[in-house]
Amino acid sequence: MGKGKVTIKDVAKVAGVSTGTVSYALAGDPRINEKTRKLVEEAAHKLNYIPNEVGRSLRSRKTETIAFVIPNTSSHVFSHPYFLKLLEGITEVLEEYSYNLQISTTPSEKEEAKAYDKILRSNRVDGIILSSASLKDRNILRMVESGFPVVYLGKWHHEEVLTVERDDFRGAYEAASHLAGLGRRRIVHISGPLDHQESVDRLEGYKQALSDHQILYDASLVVEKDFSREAGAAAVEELRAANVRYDGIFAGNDLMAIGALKQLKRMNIAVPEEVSVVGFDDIDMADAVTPELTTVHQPMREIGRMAAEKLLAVLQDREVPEKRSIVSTRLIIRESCGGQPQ
Amino acid sequence: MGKGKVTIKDVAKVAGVSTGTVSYALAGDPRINEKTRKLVEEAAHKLNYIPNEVGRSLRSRKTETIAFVIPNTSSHVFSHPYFLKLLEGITEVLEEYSYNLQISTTPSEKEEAKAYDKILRSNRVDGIILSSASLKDRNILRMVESGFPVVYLGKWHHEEVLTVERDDFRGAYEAASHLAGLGRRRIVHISGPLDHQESVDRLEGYKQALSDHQILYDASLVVEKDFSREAGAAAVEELRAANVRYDGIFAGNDLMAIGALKQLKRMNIAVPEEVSVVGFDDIDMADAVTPELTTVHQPMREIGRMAAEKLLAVLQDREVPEKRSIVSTRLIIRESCGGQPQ
DNA sequence: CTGAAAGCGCTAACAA
DNA sequence: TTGTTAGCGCTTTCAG
Repeated sequence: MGKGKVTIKDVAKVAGVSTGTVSYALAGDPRINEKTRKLVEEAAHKLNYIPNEVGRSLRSRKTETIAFVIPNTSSHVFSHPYFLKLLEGITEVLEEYSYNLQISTTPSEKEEAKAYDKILRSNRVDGIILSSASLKDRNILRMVESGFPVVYLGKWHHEEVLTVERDDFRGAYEAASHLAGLGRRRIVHISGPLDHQESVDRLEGYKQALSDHQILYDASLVVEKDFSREAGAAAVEELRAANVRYDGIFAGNDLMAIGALKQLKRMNIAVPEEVSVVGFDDIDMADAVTPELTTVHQPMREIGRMAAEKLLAVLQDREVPEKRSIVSTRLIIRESCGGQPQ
Repeated sequence: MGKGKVTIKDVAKVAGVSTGTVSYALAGDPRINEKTRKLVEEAAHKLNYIPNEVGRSLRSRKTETIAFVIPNTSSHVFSHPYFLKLLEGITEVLEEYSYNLQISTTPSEKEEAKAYDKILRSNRVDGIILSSASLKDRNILRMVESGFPVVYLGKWHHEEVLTVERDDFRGAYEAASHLAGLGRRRIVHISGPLDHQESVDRLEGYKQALSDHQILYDASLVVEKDFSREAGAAAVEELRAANVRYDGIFAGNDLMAIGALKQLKRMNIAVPEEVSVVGFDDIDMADAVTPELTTVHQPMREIGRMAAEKLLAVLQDREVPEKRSIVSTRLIIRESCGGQPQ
């Protein structure tokens, strides 16, 4: 039996009905007589018939495929541990609905526009889940506003667009407050790239926490880095070189926190005795390091699930309960801070 | 401009040629006159024409999409850190060739057969990269032997099938030899599930290394686990409960090694002073833990690249240089063993 | 070198 | 309740 050789015509012939009837019967259309349906199903089963999805898509204008798009500008996302959790959540839901998943990374930045156009208009996918990107990225804007079904993973300043967001502000607020509550007064913030909304929000949460604890904001304690371990280590090194004194670090993500931890160890600075450290993300690595990292947990798998559910609701013309969904974070206290807040 | 509304007909009309000519012109067919080609290209550009891939696929019987299939039986792969590297390698190559990537996880085991059939015969993808699976999995067998273009990531006992393999035996051999070279004599092996070829090969490499170092194989030192951190910790705990004495651990992967490390720490057993530990994989976590983990590096990104290259060679009727590709591993010596071998 | 036209496999509108 | 048929958008023979 050659692959894909048996078509709807063959089934129709064997069942002694027309192709239209086969199509309806297999789709479970109520208009088809029970007996005929049985007949068709038997024929299909005997021939081991599997519909050609391409023919189906062309006619019905549906692919039952969605794309998970990772913008070039945030290509780092791709190598981040939490990306897997996101993917897990998405695939779980898609499996339930028998949808397919396509992964689209965009190539070089200059070809991005074309790449997006292609995704949107080549009719290969019905909708997309868009990973968060730089605020400067104009292509994202076009994508989101194209009218094509999109769920954006992050905050988007537009009424109509569907999003699943973390509460970055609140997460950061709690993290920094925790440090302040432990008596830390000179708290460094190693932020992610500030052209990313999440970084901005985390920085704001940090500032608010300081303010609420009567700590004066000191710009020399904030360093902007790129979310990598190396950057976290570099930040600590730079602070040393600049002779900055501090007793706490709130890092914009776990990788940077872990890099910082390592550098502190190299410099023989004791964590948490001399410096308390908090991260953000709660990746698997966070409780593998020594000391175990206190961090802000974000339910990435759940976010993936929600995004997929939301997108499918649109595609299947079901009610979308809320345009913006905001999932909350949770502070996980481990060893890198030294005890519960006072 | 509505999405995907402009078709080849529109372009033909504007350019004043037939649709066939447009098709050829845009494909760069040399039969088309230079002038006509220009004309068509201009029209296409002016209309912002993007071909409907579904129509194209139906006619040409090519989707320019490949699937990366993760079998249910090895669903753990999905949550493993190196999976991302694999994905990175694959997407890099696919981007070069403008191919699309579909991720297929198979649902519950009982529906696996049907799911595979669908992937193979619904004409949605041109070929697949198949992640390694249980040796017992009959569905994999069918898939590999179906004649559909498949690249299998692992060893496969069949002449015709294309594979990209690690040298698990040699990697394990070197790991265990390293321990033996450090004077370790009672070396535990925490193996992965033994219905996976890679686990079997690593076990064999371990045995060979023992034998070459005049160490008697002791079955009580081998425990079979499931590749997770928890399992690694559990293994160490079980050894304690059974009062087994040992001075080295070779774990079947890094996660188990890291789990073991943590449990040893809980039990106040010093690494590497009392027990030397080696892992396998060299995931990012390996050099984040304390002590940093000595492990066997496998170039997952390169493996992904090779698999994609190989599959594309088949799909594009190019020469496939070798059916089986075996990439070698490399022992990375860090802190968890205590020094260079004698 | 280009146009006309068949047809990939399927669905859905219309007829019967 | 079922059959007939047009046509989704494209590629690729076959003529010219």
